[in-house]
Amino acid sequence: MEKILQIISNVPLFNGLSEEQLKDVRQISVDKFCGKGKTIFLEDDDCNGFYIVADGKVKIYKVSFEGKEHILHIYGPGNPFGEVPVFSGKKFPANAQTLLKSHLLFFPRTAFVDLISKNPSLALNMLGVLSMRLRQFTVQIENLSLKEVPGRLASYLIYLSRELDRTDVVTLNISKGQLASLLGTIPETLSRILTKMTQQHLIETSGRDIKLLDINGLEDLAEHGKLQ
Amino acid sequence: MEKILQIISNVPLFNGLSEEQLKDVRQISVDKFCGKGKTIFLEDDDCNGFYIVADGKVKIYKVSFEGKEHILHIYGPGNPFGEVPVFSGKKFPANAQTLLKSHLLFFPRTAFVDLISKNPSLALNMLGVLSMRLRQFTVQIENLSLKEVPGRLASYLIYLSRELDRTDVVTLNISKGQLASLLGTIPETLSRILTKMTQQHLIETSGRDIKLLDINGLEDLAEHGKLQ
DNA sequence: CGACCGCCTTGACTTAAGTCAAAAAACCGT
DNA sequence: ACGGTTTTTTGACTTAAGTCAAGGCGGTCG
Repeated sequence: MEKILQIISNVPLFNGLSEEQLKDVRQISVDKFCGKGKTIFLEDDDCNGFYIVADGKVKIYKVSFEGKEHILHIYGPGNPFGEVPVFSGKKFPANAQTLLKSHLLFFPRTAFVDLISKNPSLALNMLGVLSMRLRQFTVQIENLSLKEVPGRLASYLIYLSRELDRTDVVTLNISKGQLASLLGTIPETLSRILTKMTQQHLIETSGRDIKLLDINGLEDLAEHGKLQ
Repeated sequence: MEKILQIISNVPLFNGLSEEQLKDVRQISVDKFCGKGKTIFLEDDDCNGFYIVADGKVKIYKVSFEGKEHILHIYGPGNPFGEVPVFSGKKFPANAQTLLKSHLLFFPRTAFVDLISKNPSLALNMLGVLSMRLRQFTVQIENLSLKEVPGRLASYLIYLSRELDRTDVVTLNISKGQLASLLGTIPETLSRILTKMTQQHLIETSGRDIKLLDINGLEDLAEHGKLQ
């Protein structure tokens, strides 16, 4: 129990809540333990609550008619997901599946809405979370419609190096196939672009490690484009 | 003054608020009247508040390095915009410009945040608004990454006919060039696709009116693709 | 050790959609 | 109705990226 309270208190969504309030939050949460590759919900499922990743990794994705999959997000510890339809009252807009053995906290809809309407600061936190999501989506849409794949890849690499470790070597925590899907392309195209970028001495790859050799060049590519 | 209270009471965001609360909302709002083509804010401007369209039309858009413009949204009376950074505390993620002579209500950031933390139901309404936005973005990303332009156009036409009038004739309230931008393409491509769709007897166009001749065919196209 | 499986890469080919340029049509104010 | 601007359409061409198919590389498990 204590351990879970510990996890909850570290979730950004609950930042700044008092001990009391955190206990209330803990009160309504339900633990779910899932193996790897387990489907958590599917698009158009009724939403009766949302989740927070306590441990593990989850992908949020859509599938086209032909079965092509596009990953929208990959979430790790501390990230909430599935919170959108809690407030719009609709169904889930995408699918969710674990990528690793995961420990999730489930928050039933009605209990959480009650909680939020009693805790203004929780409401503001939640508004902040949704705003950040919207901001990320804005970037993603911009990338998809304004940039070609090399530009999107360059953006993503820079983003990774900034977020993860701030060094010039980033280690992908997902497979290249999944990265392709996250960038809105296919593995073959990604592979070719990685090769080209290596030829241009922008990066150096070895397995899942990518060394950024020329950050300026990559930034240039991310902003205004073309690869060679 | 009364007239503005009237407008505010019809904004979905403020649904279900008491007379008292609506007056509080009115209290903090500031009127802004803009001519056509006026820039309201630019990407990376500091956000000191958000807007609601009382009358007129506003586009939210991003511009690529080469100057190519991509429209993210077009908002009309009753729609709020620019509310994302109010809660994430960052800068505006995109540009906003009027498409018509417009009357806007501006809500200063701090006053609005105060208001929201005193009105749980306003907070919940706001959460609902942001959730709907996220939902729309999810669809937009899905469209951009999983579908080709004809599919996106078909989706949009069906959406229009459902939202606007539920008849089989939709009238675009924007130019075809703007529609192209909204669909993440360029006018030439859109024009060619409209021609093709007409040849296939899916639609019939005349100016800004588009008659949907074969809704099933369009739905098919929207879901799984290829034009001819 | 070696066969198998998943993941990644490479090659040849196709195609959707962008660019550039110019003509045609629609729109506007005087 | 007219000249001028803007929007839309059309054509010829280029290119990014997808498809299909084959091969390589690396781990793992009997």
